[in-house]
Amino acid sequence: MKFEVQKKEKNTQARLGKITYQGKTYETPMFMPVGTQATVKTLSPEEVEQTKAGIVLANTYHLWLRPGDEIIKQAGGLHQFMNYHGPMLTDSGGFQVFSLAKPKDISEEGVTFKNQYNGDKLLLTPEKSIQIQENLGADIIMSFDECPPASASKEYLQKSVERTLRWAKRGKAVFHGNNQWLFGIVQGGAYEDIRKFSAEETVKIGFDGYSIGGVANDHESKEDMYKAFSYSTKYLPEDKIRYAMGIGEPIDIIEGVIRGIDIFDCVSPTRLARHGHALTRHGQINLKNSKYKTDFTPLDETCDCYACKHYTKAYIKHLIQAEETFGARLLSIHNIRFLVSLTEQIRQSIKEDKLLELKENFLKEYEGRK
RNA sequence: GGAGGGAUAGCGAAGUGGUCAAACGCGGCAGACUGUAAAUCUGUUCCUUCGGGUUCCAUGGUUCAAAUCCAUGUCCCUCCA
Repeated sequence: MKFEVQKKEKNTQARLGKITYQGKTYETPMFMPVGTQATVKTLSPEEVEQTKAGIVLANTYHLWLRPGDEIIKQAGGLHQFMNYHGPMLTDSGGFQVFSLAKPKDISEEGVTFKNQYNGDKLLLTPEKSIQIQENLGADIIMSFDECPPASASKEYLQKSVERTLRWAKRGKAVFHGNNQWLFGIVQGGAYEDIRKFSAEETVKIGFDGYSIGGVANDHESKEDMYKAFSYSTKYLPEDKIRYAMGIGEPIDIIEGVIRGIDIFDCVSPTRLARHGHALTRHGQINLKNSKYKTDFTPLDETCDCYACKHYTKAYIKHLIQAEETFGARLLSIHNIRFLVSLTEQIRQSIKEDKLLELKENFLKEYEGRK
């Protein structure tokens, strides 16, 4: 597996990159759909591939608890287990530190969780996280980090970043590096000095790529999110992948790319789909709204996805309202394809040094109708 | 022909004298969702010019006060002949 930057956009920090993996190449900027429990919810691997999404993300925490990383190892690894043969990335469980553990459960050793299925106390450590991810066998794995809320005090953020650095070192120390990449994670809220410190110290440890964490997790402002991007990428090496964790609103992807980010992942296209929403050129629409009852046009006239080629809003609305799973599936296909297609347009605009124009045109259409 | 039970908002169903414009569920109408404890959660759902107005099968009655008690009628259900 190899990454190289092919071109830098003239007017922004955007980069066009190329990942080479098992003889195939994948271009960045790229969007990754999320398959937490070894499946992109409602979709088969073939359907995921049809959206032209390059990488799929899975989760250490969830797969550790169920079915267990040892079982997945026995099955021949995550790719074999779920019959997905493209590149895969696993999160470290760091986000679950934020979403599941109470602050008091975080110690220097690791994080104590309550097993959500049976209530058992569990201790996830940086070493354990790496070991699980090695068993899962994803291509890119994450260091175990603490992901503090954006509302955390500056003092807390500084201490948290220092601990995340110690955890990153511990994780790297037990990492074998057999056909896997290990990424370090930059934290620090919207503070430039903390982001700088976090980025520089993480780079000193040395990783195959760098993630930007702690964004979009606490209703912080867009402005703060974009600061977090800028203050992180500014201090990261040019020749390594930068990954904005959990980011996936169309505008945030564009703003991220402008600030030098290469890959994004987000649950939103699949979650929105299950909740009846579609992303379209003209903004996000709620298929549950009665106005779509007799709308016999596709979700997005210009979209080339399976759902748009064969089905109407009225039909998909009916499926959603009738709680038929096919509706969530069609919307998931569409929403993922929409974001992947956005990254395709972004890459083209980087080639032409027209990213800012793309942003302007996209926003005009996307927010124009609101 | 005889005996009994029932009629409550779009539907189902609580409520058996005041705290009832009426619980709750469904349906309807909206909203939220960014490294998935999320096919979930939240709001709203008689009318209103937001002062109030008109409701619990219908009509009449009792009472300071009725969805709730009484009378009659209408319709529905169950059982017995």
